[in-house]
Amino acid sequence: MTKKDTETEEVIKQAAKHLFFVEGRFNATTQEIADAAGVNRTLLNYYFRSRNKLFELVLKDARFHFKKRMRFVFSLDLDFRSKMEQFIDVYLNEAITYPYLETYMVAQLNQQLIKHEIPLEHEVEVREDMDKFFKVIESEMEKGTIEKMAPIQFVWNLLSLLSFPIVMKPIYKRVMDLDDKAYFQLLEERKKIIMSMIFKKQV
Amino acid sequence: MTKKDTETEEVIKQAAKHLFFVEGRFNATTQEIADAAGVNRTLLNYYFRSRNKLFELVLKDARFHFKKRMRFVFSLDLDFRSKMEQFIDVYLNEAITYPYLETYMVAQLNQQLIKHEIPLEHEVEVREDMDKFFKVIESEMEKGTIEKMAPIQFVWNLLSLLSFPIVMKPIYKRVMDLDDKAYFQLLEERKKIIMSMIFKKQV
DNA sequence: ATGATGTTTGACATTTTTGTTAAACATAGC
DNA sequence: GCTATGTTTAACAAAAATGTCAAACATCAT
Repeated sequence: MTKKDTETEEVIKQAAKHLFFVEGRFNATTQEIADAAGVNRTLLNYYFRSRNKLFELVLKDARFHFKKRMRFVFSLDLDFRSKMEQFIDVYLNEAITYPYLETYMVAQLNQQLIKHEIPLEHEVEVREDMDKFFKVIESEMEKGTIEKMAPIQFVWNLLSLLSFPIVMKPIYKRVMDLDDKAYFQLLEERKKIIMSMIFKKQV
Repeated sequence: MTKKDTETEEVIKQAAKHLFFVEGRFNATTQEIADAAGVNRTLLNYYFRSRNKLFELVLKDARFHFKKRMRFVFSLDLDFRSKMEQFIDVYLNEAITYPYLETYMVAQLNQQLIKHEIPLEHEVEVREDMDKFFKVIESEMEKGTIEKMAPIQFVWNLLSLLSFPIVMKPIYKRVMDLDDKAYFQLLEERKKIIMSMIFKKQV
């Protein structure tokens, strides 16, 4: 295995990632991916056998990335409030670099579900992680730092407030006639707003 | 023009709509659409000339629908709070029947932007609508019913809290092992939660 | 019943996209 | 320099998807 080996393979994977998750071009052709990577199209077959295998690999990577992101919130030895602050920060930055990651995963999962190709895999693991997080949330609700509700509702609140403006970026940049800097500024402002929304208002 | 004319045309459009917006199959082939509509594939060409034209038409319809949905909030002669209540109700019901509508529109718009095929069209109109809504929001902020922030942030809060659980439905149904009824129940609960989140907490 | 009109169909042509293969190429070890 | 190894390329084959067309079909007015 020479140096070039992993290089080209990686270049292709990165190009695909960019097309899918940054540009949202979910049905990019092999030619488009090859062009974006600056390599011969047949190299996709050489390294990944088929278009599908490449797709699956990139998706698997994305899943792993996302899970890592989700787990980050637990890894820190901080009080709940600071953890949430950290999480929001990490999540927003990730989402800014890969705005279409979540949409892509949902689209993929959905199509697999329709075709009844049900990918179980780390399902159990995810559920365990979520249950753990639910426990934390419930204890915070007891403490009174956050409003009482079904834990999943809290998770949805948190993730939706973060994710929506990222996914909808092209629309809102356009309609509101903003440049990237202005948009980024709005997202910065947003961090505080989200914090104040998910925590109970101090009376 | 016989009865069958508009019938088949409509059947095809509905089938396409269903594939795109309900199942999330954004890159469905003409054959798949024809099968879903229960008609011969060539009829798509007969009625819509090309696959692309059909896509454009359905997207235009979707835009119109979405705009109507957005305008609904203004059409009622109610106080702000009740208007929001109505809006949430209508939006959630719409989103339940067409969960992929927004995602589809974003994906489409994004791809058009990348290819520099910039569809201006009713842009101005949308902006005017939004400005009007911004004015209302600002006046509510003055009154103190909602927290002070950039108006777009309020809009994002409202829409994200509504839209996310719909778009992510396949993932969460799966991970949390819920059936449609249970999921619907969570969405019902959600209406109140969203209301309490976007309005200032009574002290 | 006939013909005019619009609809539906299957056969075919074209285009687009993917996958394969053999030869050319590069490079490291001998 | 030569060979063994893995990499890259272009030419080709195969498959998938779209679009066209003429003939078959249905329906309605005359």
